[in-house]
Amino acid sequence: MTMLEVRCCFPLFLFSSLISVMSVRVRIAPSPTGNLHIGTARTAVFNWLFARHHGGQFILRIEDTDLERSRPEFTQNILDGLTWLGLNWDEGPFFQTKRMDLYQQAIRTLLDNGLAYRCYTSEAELDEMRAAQEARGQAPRYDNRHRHLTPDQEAAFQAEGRLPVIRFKIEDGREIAWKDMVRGTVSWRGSDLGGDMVIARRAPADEIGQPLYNFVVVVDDVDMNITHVIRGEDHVANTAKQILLYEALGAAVPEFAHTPLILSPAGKKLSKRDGVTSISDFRKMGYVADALGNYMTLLGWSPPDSTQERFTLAEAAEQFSFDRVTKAGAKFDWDKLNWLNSQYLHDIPADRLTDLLIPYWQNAGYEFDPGDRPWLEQLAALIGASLVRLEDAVEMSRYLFIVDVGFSDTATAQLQQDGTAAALQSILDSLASTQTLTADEAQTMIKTAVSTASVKKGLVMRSLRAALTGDMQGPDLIQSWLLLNQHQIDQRRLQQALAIAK
RNA sequence: GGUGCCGUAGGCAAAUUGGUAAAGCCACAGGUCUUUCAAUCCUGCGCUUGCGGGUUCAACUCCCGUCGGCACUGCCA
Repeated sequence: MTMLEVRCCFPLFLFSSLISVMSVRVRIAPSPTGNLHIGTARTAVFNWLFARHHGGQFILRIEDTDLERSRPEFTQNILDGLTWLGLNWDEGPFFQTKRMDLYQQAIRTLLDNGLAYRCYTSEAELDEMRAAQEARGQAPRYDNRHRHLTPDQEAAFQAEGRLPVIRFKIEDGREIAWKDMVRGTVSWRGSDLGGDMVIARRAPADEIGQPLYNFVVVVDDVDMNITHVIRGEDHVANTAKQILLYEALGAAVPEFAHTPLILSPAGKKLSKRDGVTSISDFRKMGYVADALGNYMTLLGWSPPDSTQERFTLAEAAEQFSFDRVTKAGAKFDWDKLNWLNSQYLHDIPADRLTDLLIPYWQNAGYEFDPGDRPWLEQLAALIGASLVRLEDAVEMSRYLFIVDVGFSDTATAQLQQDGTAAALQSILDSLASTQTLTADEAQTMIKTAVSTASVKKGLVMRSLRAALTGDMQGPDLIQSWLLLNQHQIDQRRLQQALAIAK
């Protein structure tokens, strides 16, 4: 539309230069009826990538026209989530509830032009109508029964005390088609759109009721000069109706891109009932923003070099195009997300990792001095390579924070092996004359224990692990020992273990 | 029920756009390293593109049919 108009008004040579100057404007329009959902976030990612690729504007609009369910804390959650993911917006947030005048004005225009009308059909009548249609094996749809009410008929309904909704006329004979950036040409018949659509809720006949989503979206997108509407595939069916609205409003129709949905393992649209789906939950669990953004991008898009699995959003933006967006929905794969997250975690330097880990250790109730950086950073370095999520650090480092961890069954069994007592006693003896343990000293002590107790090294190592950590598996033993030694709990553990061994 | 969209190995996917298919990643299995688990590294594993026709010298790519999945079908967004 825009292009056609431009083409008509300007010489052709100007056209090509205009299009490069014409800025891309996209938006993410979440509804604050819940926390930022992974699906919404992924849509935001695609919008952001497209905007950044074209040097355009990424706009945030809060769709809070559902007064019943919208809540300010959800708005905050959405803002926080987008910020955390690094999806910075250029304009907004705009709130639809603050733009009511605009919508009402647009509705008045449609009413005045005869493109919309008041419908007095009651909900009970609507139910009855749909039931009858269903009984006849027909698709449920509004039968446009009040499209041509006379003033007398309207007055009569009003006298009955009926409150009207406002409906927008949809001609059955219309053919609506658009060229979707993901799906190619998509077309719809007006007759399959369910009859004249409600654009404003029930209200007294001399007023204009609460405007509805499908209408408000169009008014806003027109008002905000949105050039490309990028949203989930679940909105395809709305698009035909909205195109009709653009026309009625005399506005240029934007480009559309309907992205594939994120599916649950069962293959259904991912919903809150599928467990963890909100960005804030992923964050709490210890997924890092870069990994999550990377993964969301990979769900439906692949870089030109498709062997590349890891990239930042900025890198993706350079190469992003809808040509490489798949049409089919993608199942959410925890395994792959976990793998990606672990890759990012492995690359984080110990000092930064420590910063990230401290809140988790604190939340776990561990008592420690956050200022004890050398010890904490050694710990971070110790477990870093084994982390899948930051949250894993809680269990993984428990034995280093809790003074008395207790011994697992397998550890107890190990401690009761022949030779264990003698070996541990040897270690304890060596330790008595040592200040701060070094790795070399630890190795020497182990050798001494091997010869003193006349046992194999493996037994000493396993027994030492059992005694020091209370378990038979965990992070590197020597490093763990050094950390315990620095907090003076190694000898205490060895003594407790000895009590069991004897 | 109707309309629309989609369909490549268990999952995500690639295939210079009609020109040798299953590249790469996850998962899985085995091995390596190590005192253990994990990580790392190595190796292996999956096969003719849902199915059936058609067009063509040639089809994952185009056409028809069929099956299946999903989305929508609100005075929610």
